[in-house]
Amino acid sequence: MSTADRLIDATRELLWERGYTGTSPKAIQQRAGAGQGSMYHHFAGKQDLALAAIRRTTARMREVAQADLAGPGSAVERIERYLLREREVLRGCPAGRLTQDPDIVASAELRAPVDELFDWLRARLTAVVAEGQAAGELSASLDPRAAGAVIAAAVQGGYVLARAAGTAEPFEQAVRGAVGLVRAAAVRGAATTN
Amino acid sequence: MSTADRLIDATRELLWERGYTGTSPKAIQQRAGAGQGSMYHHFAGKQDLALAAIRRTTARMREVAQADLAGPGSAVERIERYLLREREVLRGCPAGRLTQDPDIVASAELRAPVDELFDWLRARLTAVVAEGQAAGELSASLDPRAAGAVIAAAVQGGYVLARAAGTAEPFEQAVRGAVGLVRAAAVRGAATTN
DNA sequence: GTCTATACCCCGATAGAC
DNA sequence: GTCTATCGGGGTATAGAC
Repeated sequence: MSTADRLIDATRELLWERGYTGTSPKAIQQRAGAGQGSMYHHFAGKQDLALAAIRRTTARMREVAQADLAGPGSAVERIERYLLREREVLRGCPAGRLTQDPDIVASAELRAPVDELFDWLRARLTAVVAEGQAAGELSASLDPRAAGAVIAAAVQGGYVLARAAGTAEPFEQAVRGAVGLVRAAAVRGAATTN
Repeated sequence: MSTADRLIDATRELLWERGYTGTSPKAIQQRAGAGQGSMYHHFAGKQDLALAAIRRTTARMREVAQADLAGPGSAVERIERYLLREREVLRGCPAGRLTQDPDIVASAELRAPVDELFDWLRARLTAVVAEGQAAGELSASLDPRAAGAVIAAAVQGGYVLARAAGTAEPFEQAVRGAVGLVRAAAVRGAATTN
């Protein structure tokens, strides 16, 4: 693994744990086992390195979500697989966390990858809901865009509630609630009778 | 307004905008129009002042939520009033924001007020859902605790998605989705026929 | 109660040797 | 590519005068 890669991964971890403001070049160098000069040789500065780290993190998250949503199963099954996937709840969301950082939100460049990830996620969830409706599996009265957004929000909000509580329980309740509401919107017996 | 009060309110604003790590004593003093010595006369330090600020913020938020949830109207109407209340979406949640700050989550004292606020909120939403079920207004098949958690999470997650997008639209979609799912769980015609 | 002075360390970056 | 030295500024707090 190259020095640049170790620097990027150290930055990813620190951004996740401490955010952009709370992450210093010195801390990155120590975690990566790289010197001052080495870091500034490979990257223009803290922001440049953060950008590389954010891009890598959002790319990975997209792959994972896509595996849940594009895999086998009905629309409801795929949504439940996304909602119920195991997560390191108390560590928070590596991408959602960044949205609370004023320096990231203030920078069009740093915010862009996060924006694109969540925009893609909502669109993807919206599409799966629409597929479920087309298959007669989900009630046609749902607004697919609103349903997609609330599913993504349930996960992100679940992280917030769990970190406030210091336990994963509120997260589990929130995703269970989302699953329950989706099932309530399911057309009864659709999977077998339609 | 006393100097101590101005210091607390300046801290509340800065915690909302920049978080705990991103807020310096100097910035607080400047915003409050107070000197160095003045701040350290009234408060033991940054953490002590932050604690006072967080307590005031969470107390205010609880009052506002209580007004939505304990006011007139059916259970569904009160939940919708909570979900659809006007919010400064792009500024984020003054309390939820704090859960992303490692120094706050790491301190039992600083986390406690945030924990209590969200714990109370979920319990309050759970109670309203249960009231709706008792009144025959909401489907008895809902798990009230899970439903209460996902309603709180929809709002918190809505903030995250909106800040990522740089527009309030994802927040609006998420709360609309939550409203839609609650309505789908409403017993048809319950308000008039039961 | 509020002020200024001072302390010590970290931040983010640059310079230039090797 | 990596190292050490250096820089100007800010973070957080204490001391002691007024």
